[in-house]
Amino acid sequence: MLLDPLVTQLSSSTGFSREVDALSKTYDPAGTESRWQQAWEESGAFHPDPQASGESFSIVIPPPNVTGSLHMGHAFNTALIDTIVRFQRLQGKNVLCLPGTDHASIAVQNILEKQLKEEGISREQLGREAFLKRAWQWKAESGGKIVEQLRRLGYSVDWQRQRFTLDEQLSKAVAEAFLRLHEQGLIYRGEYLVNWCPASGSAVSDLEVEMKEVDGYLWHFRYPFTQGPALDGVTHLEVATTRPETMLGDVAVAVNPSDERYARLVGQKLTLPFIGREIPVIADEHVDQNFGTGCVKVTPAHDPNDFVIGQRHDLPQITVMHKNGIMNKNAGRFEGLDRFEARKAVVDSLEQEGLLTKVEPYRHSVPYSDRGKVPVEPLLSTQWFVRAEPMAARCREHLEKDEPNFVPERWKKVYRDWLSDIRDWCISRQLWWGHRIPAWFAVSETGDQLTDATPYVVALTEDDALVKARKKFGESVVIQQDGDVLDTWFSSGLWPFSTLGWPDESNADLVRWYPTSTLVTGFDIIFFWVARMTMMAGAFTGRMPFADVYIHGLVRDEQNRKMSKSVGNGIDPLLLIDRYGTDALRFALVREVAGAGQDIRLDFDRKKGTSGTVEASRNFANKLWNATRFALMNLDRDALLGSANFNSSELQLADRWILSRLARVNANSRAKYEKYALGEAAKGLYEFAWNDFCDWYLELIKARLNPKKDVGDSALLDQKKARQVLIKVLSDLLVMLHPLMPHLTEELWHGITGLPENTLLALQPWPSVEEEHLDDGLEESFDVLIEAIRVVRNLRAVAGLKPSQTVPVRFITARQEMATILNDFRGDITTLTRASDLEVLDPVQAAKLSSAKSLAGISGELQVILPIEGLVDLDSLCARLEKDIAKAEKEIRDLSKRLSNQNFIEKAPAAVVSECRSNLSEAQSQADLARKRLIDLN
RNA sequence: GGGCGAUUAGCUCAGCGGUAGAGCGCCUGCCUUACAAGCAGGAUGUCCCUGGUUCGAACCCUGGAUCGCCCA
Repeated sequence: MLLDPLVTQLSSSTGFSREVDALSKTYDPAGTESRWQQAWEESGAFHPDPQASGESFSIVIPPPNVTGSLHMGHAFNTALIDTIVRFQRLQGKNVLCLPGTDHASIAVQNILEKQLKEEGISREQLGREAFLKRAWQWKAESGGKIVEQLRRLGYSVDWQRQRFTLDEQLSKAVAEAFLRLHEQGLIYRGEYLVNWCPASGSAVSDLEVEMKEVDGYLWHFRYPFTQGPALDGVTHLEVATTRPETMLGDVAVAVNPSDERYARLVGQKLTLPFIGREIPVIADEHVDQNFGTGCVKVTPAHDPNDFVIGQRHDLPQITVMHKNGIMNKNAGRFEGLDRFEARKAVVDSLEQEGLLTKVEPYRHSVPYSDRGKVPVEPLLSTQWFVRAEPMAARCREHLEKDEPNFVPERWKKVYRDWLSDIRDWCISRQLWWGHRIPAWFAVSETGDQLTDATPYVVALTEDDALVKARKKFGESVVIQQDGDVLDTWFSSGLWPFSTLGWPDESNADLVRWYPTSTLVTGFDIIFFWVARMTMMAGAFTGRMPFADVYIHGLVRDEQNRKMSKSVGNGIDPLLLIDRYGTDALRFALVREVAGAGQDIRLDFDRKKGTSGTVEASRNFANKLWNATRFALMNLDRDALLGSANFNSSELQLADRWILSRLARVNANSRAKYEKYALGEAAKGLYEFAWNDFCDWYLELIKARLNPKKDVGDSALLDQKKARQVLIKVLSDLLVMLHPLMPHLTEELWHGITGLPENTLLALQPWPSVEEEHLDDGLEESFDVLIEAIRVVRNLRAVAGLKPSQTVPVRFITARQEMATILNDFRGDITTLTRASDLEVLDPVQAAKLSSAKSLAGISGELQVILPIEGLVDLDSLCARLEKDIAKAEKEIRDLSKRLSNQNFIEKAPAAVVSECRSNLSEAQSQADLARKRLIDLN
């Protein structure tokens, strides 16, 4: 394995600093990332032993479709999961993150059928066995693509435990699950109206149907009374529909029982045009009197509402089309036409016979098949169903105890509501690629024909089935397995435990890691997947399959559109990885997710292939790279080795300050990670690293790290302390950032520790929070310092001084405590303001020295003077002072107003009132000072 | 029809009772020996509207607007 330059440098023990100097000035992620991905995998670091010590933590990843290729949704989900999982590993837990893929029945079948179509054969011609052989071959060749792409994200999953829903063991679990549910009466077979997808030639579940608003027509037409006109001369009833072709299957016309217009006609017979069938006028509560004419044609075999009406009134169900959408013999003269051709033909015929009364444009919802992208046809068909209510009821009970616990909480309601009004789940699919339904029909019982009435047995294997069948139907029984497969989500529902060895309850992985700790997924599959998993888990394990469910949003494109294949607006994560690095992409995605559960919009310039958001993260990676490079230039072996034991008395204020900040960010980021506030953890660490550590601490210790020659022992001790603190803070920071930017931190951590490659940062303990370093007072003082330096820098900028120019700096303040702080930080201020000399004075002392034309600025009760007459542009100086005055005066107005309000004084907390008073007096003295300077100048 | 979310600086978003924040972009200086993928300084807001609660509202409550999503 080739070593990266940084690590190479460190493996040579001499001439250390000089060699590091030769390091590149910018971080180049490409080599580093692939090298660590390989090192991690080879190390087995993410292949946990169930017998090992440590609290269990486990996540099973949402298995992507084998047909898929990496899109931003995967990258986002992966970034979140891997951040959580790596964080938990740093907590010393025994962590399993289990990967795998889903067999995606319909998607795979679509791909293969397309291939077959090009070859001019149908799957029926090819035959089931040959078709499946091809499917497996396809899976072997193309099914691994997504897995390879996931590796590029630095996913710390256990690849040795990788699963596929059609694996032998997982297939066993599916059969077992089916058998048990069937035994409990939770799976049944029956003829119902299902959503038929003519494109894939299969039933689909309610969830796989998407309602789309489309422009269509509402056709109004008449059905004549069979017996001729009624007493008052009414000759017909008028109905309206958006699907006129279904009229061929009509079995009644329904009116609302309280509709006075039609009450007397209920019970009369109508003649169905073209077919000649006599159909009754019936009364049903379901009918909306105000819609159309108030008369509804009833087609139980082709409409879900009508199906229910038909059951209530014991009406026949007449199916008028085949499953491929072609009209059947019940359609009379329209037989053989496609459903949309038939629509046109029926309308034409109605018109010719003078029955068509009106055609109006009408916008309505049409059910579309998710996969097939064609309108779904409600069709009567015999299918297998899961009786969902008992399973859902169990989930609702668990939910009372927050099992699972939803993050953010609002999704809990979405989940509960769906479970509270659940419909049975059609699980059979008329496809070949998938888990074949473990039911065998005793075809010999129905004259060697498989009919809807053929009895069956359910068993784990064909042998078992035969035994069962013989017992039930006699020795000569002939059995035949159901040709259908199960909905892919059926097997996905078992994922959290089938992947861990279920139904073998004693499997070590299952014992150790089930129930899993957390599920991380998008809100779009709460019903499809999350609820199915909890239902299945409740039924088979008696427990909820995960303690927490962390629901995240979707990644949207730069125009806030959902990314989709058909729109072609996806942003390729690999493109961004190539350009900015995996860590940058991951950090960007996590950092953007601060408001948990919200969709994130990723900015992206399609022409250039750039993203400002990701670029900012890349810049952060580079910042860390350079901070580490700086550290390496200034460290020696002694500082690198051995843990520093800090004796407060030997530390400078800056050291104590950064250690205090470190302790704070440690506690804070840990708490944020812990509660899935990953974006906030990322932001907090970013700010600490860039602002506190790089901008202030590193700048403050530069002089100490490079003492002049011939200095005494104290300066050398000081240098040593700075080195120790530097390395402590940097290495802790790298650990804390590791979940977010695993490759970079692994690389840099090895750089500063010099440890061999088989000792991984990924497995280090999270640094303990050193509370003894927390120092609120010091941090506040530091804020004063920062403000003082800011004022000086501002003045220097106003005066247009070159960075190399050193000038005297005078601070004037009447507040003793402020003077003390400034004196304490004297050395640091001198460095950071490039002061030639520095004086801290009280106003009395200052009055004597005051030189009118010098540069002056004011902040709060601090006056800053740069005595550099002649160098100064008086106009810009006056402008600045006037600005200060205006600002202070506005503040005085606002604060006075508040303080003059008696209610405020009485009711607001004392601390708020006193803060207000001190702010007022500060503003007043600031205004006074500024006015005085202005007068002096003029 | 029911529900959920969003609306804050030019852009992307934090903040969720105590004087408005970050990143990007913009303006002005700087190749100041880790970093120009950088440093220093600066400008920028009826916090969607409307009432109300409160000493005090971007934040809590009423009502509404706009955009987006889910369910029927």
